[in-house]
Amino acid sequence: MATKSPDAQSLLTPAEVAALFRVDPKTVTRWAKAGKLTSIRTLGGHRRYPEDEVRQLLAGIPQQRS
Amino acid sequence: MATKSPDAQSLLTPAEVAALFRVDPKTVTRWAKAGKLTSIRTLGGHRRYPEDEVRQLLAGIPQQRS
DNA sequence: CAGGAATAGGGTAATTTGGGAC
DNA sequence: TTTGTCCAAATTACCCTATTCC
Repeated sequence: MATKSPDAQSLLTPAEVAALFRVDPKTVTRWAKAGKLTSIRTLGGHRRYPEDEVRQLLAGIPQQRS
Repeated sequence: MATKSPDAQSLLTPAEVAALFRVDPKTVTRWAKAGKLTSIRTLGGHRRYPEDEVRQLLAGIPQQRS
């Protein structure tokens, strides 16, 4: 194939996010359920998390909190 | 160098769809087999996926709550 | 036609989901 | 209030070879 979209890797797996935050994948799932993390689901039901959002959270940027 | 049209991206290859969903190309094939994705087959048996459908799935999956 | 890269297919291991409880 | 771990089931990832695509 020739047409390669510039946007390739922008989603992270639960294990990736969990490793980044040093928590269990289960905890990441809870964050997604609580609406603290934007989650995109695969057709099989697994979640994928935007890398941009995770990076912001990792950097300590409060989203909208007093 | 493959001949690519400037604005004729109607079908995506398994690798493209896999990159968009951050999954394995094999997984995309399973989605097609399961009927979750509309698949167009080439004469040789390779699958091709409509970009419109893929993008809609990426952005508009019915959000499932616990 | 030849060649490199990608894809299909099957099978097995690893990960993820979901809920409830401590 | 939040996090980690238990369970069972489903989904996904990686291994291989042959075929197809450009």
